[in-house]
Amino acid sequence: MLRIYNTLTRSKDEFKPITPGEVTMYTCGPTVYDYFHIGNARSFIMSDMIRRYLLYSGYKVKYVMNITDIDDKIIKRANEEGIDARQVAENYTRAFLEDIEKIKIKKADVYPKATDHIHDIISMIARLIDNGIAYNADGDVFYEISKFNGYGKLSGKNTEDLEAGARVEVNEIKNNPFDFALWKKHKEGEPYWESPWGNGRPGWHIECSAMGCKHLGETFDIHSGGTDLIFPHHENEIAQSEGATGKQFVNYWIHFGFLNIDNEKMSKSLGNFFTLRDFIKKYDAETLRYFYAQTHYASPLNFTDEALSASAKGLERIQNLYDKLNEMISSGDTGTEEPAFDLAGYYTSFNESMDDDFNTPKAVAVIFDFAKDANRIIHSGAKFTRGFLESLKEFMDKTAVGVFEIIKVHDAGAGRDLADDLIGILIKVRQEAKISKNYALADLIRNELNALGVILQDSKEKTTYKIH
RNA sequence: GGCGCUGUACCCAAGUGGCUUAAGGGGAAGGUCUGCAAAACCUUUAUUCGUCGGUUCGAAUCCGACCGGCGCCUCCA
Repeated sequence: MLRIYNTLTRSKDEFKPITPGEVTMYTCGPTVYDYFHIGNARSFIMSDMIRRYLLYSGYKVKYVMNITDIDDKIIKRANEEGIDARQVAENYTRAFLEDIEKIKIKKADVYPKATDHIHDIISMIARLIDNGIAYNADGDVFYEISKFNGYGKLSGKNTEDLEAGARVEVNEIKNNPFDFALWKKHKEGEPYWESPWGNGRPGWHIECSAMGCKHLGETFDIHSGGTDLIFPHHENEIAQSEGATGKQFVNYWIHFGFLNIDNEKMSKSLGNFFTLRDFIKKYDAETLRYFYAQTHYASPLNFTDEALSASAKGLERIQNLYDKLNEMISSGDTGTEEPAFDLAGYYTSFNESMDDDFNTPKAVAVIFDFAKDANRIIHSGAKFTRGFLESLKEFMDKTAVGVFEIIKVHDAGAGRDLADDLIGILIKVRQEAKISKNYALADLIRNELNALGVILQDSKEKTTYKIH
C-alpha cells in the first residue's frame, strides 16, 4: 500500500487514485527565462522517480509538466538582451528539453505551454468573475482572496498572519493587498493577447490552474513542486481552480526540499549558482540522480563536491555488478548452479521502502544489500544457470534502471570496434608477459592503458577491461 | 512578528514508541583473493541519536525547556 505525505493534510495518506489503476500527475516545470539549475534538477528528478515508481507499481500514469513561457522574468530577460520575449522563451524551452533528456528524465505525456492556453486561461478567469471571486480593475483582473474561504488551507496561512508580516507592496487598485493578478493589463513593450478585459497577459499562477484542469481534469491525483511554491503559487492555484470549478483541485500535494550549496542558499550573488549545464561537465547524470535518491525528497539537501564524489564512488559498486552480470550472460559463461537467493525478499523490501512515501534512500540501501549478496554468490567461482543470472539482472533493470535510472545500460548488441580489438591484442601480449613472469612489461601495459582510461582487471581465467 | 522544517558516527544519510543494545553509501584500519594491482567479499569503525528534564514496563522516536541550522511569509524548484 502506497502512502504519500500530503502537504494538504500534513500527514502520510494512503494513496487512492481517482480512477483505480490510473494516476494523473502534474508537476511544476520551468519558467523559461534561463538555463535551469541543479536545484530545479532535484525537483524534476524526484518527480521523475515518483512517476517511474508509479509505473513500476503497475499504474497507468498521465504525466504533465508545464512550461511557463510568458512571465515577468522572461520579459525582463528579453529587454536585457534586446530580443523578443517569444524568442527568449523558445530558446530556453529548447535548452530545457535538451537538458532534462541528458539527466534521463522520461518525457512527459504533455508539456503544455502557457501561451498555447491563453483561451483556457481567459475562460477560467471569466468563470471566476462570474462566480464573484475576481474583479476587473480597469483592465487588470484580480482574484479576491476574501471570497474563497479555503484560502490558506495548503500553506497553513491565514489572512491576518499575512497582514501581520506584510511585506507586500500596497497596490491601490487592489481591494486587498493579497489579492493577486489573474490578468495583467498590457504595458508598452510587453507581449499581449486580446481578452474581454482588454489587451494584456496572464498572471503567474493562472496558467497552472488552467492547464492542469484542461489536461488532467478538474480534479486530479498528484501535484508536485518545490517547497517554495507552496505559498503563494500552489495556494493560489487551489484558490483559482476550486473557485472556478467548485471541486477539489488536487488530492495529493507533494513538495520537494530545497538544495543548498555548501550550506548556503544557492544564489547568483553568492557565486554558488550552478546550472545543470555546468554540472554535467563534471559529473554524469547517473551520479546526480543517485546523489538525489540518497536523500528523502522532502528533506533539505546540501550539495558539496565531497558528497558528489562519494556518490560517484558508491555508485560504481552497483554499476560494476550490473556490468558483470551482463558480461556473464552475454559471454555464455553459464552452468547448472541454481543457488538459494531470496530475490523475492529484495523485491518486497524495495517495494515497501518506496511505498513508504517514496523512501528512496531506503530503497537504494536495498539495492546495495542485494548487490552485496549477489556479488558474494557470483564471485564464488561456480557456474550459474542463465536463468538465475538473468533474474538478478532483471531486478537491477527494474529498480536501479527502471525506477532510478542510476546505472548505465550499455548497448548489449554494440559491435566491437577497432579499439576493442587493439585492447584485446594488448591483453594477449600482457598475458604472455605474465606467463613468462615479465611483470615489468605486464605492469607497463596495464599502467599505460590505465592512463588512457582503460582499466584492466585480472581474474583467474581471464582479463577483462572497462573504459572509463 | 506569523507558519513550517531540522540537529543521528570522520562525512553523507535511513529509522519517528518494543522487529533496531541505530539501515545503506563514502572514508579509515585489518584480512581473503592476486606476481602486484583492480574488482569483489569478510571483520572493525555511534551502548549512542544537539543539551537538560519529563511521560512510559520500554524513547533516537512522545512532551517541555534550552542551544544550534534552515525554509516560507517578496520572484524562486
